[in-house]
Amino acid sequence: MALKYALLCSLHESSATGYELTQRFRERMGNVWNASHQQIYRELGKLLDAGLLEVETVHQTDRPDRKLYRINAAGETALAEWVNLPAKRPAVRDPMLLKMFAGDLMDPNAFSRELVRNRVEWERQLAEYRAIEEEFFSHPQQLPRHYQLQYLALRRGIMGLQTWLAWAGEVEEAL
Amino acid sequence: MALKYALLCSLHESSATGYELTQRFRERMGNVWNASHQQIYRELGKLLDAGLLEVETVHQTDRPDRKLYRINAAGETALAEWVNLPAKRPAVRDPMLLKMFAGDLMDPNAFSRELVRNRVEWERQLAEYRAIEEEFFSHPQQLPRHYQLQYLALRRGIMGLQTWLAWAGEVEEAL
DNA sequence: CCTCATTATGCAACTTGTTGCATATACTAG
DNA sequence: CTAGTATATGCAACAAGTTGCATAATGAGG
Repeated sequence: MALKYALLCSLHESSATGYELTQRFRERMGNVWNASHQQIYRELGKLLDAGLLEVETVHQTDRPDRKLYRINAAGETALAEWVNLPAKRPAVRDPMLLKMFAGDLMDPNAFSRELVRNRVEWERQLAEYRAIEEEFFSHPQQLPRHYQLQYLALRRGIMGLQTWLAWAGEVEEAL
Repeated sequence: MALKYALLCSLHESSATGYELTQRFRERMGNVWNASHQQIYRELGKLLDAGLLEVETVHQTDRPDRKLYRINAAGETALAEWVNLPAKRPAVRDPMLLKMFAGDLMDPNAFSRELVRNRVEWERQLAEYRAIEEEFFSHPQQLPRHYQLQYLALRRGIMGLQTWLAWAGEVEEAL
């Protein structure tokens, strides 16, 4: 059910094509929701069938036509309803942590290399989020409520990555 | 693919019934892997068919028979292979954070109540993990490698919950 | 006495997410 | 000149996860 609302949320902010939504889920919303383009295109079709979206085909000569999706009144209603329902805590399924439960079978060097790769990735992500923070949210006190909550979601992303990095430090020290 | 290895990991530690595995995924491994009993029983059947497990039916007169699953040599081999492959980072899909992207549709009181409910849950979990830490890992320096890595996975759980609580503090202060 | 929680297993239907493939053009780097 | 990246969409098959239901006995609490 929830990808549906992730798309409605994003389109509620501003209309977009499937391609643009894919990018948002990778970038600005990467911290909050992930989905592949295949999944997104499929779900957009369903939402259109369900009458929660409108679509406008923007013709292009050089590239495939863009389909610009826009949330409509029914979509807004559905979204507003969902937003005020309590959300489920997401399930945890982390294969790397899982491997640590069979640590006696693990090659220490392979694991160290994996940690380093992850650390690089976490640092890259953190730098990205920090850049968004500086660009859009340098004065969080003055933000309208809408953006204040988005800012707090971003803060969650930043704190989460800092925790991963701190944990990686503990692990490297212990090994 | 990965529930398969989660079960092999857990059975690699010690043989168990589906019921016990369900409990482990809720308790000691809750931080690392979640799965419902339905999913677990189904997957145990597949692993048995694939020849990675053995099963022994323990008769009980008062209750349904227990089926005790044990990992076999083929299972150990498969697990050892998987453990040394790099793991994928899990996808992020958090409905609560998602809602914050449509913050203008949100009832502030409903959200505050939700935050408080989550905070209570995070605190409860944290207390549980801390209890495990004290019981089993009071002298982490002296642990054999196998348990040292499990301890570090638990540390990750503790740090993750602390971060959620710190974030909740930031949110409450901001609102 | 009755209901609820615990132990213990599982099927069936459904929804969600992944993987592999396909198409088509323009621009950039080597 | 050729390979790769970016734009832009999508189908089909498959794997994984959820939800609802079913069975069956014991013990505890009201």
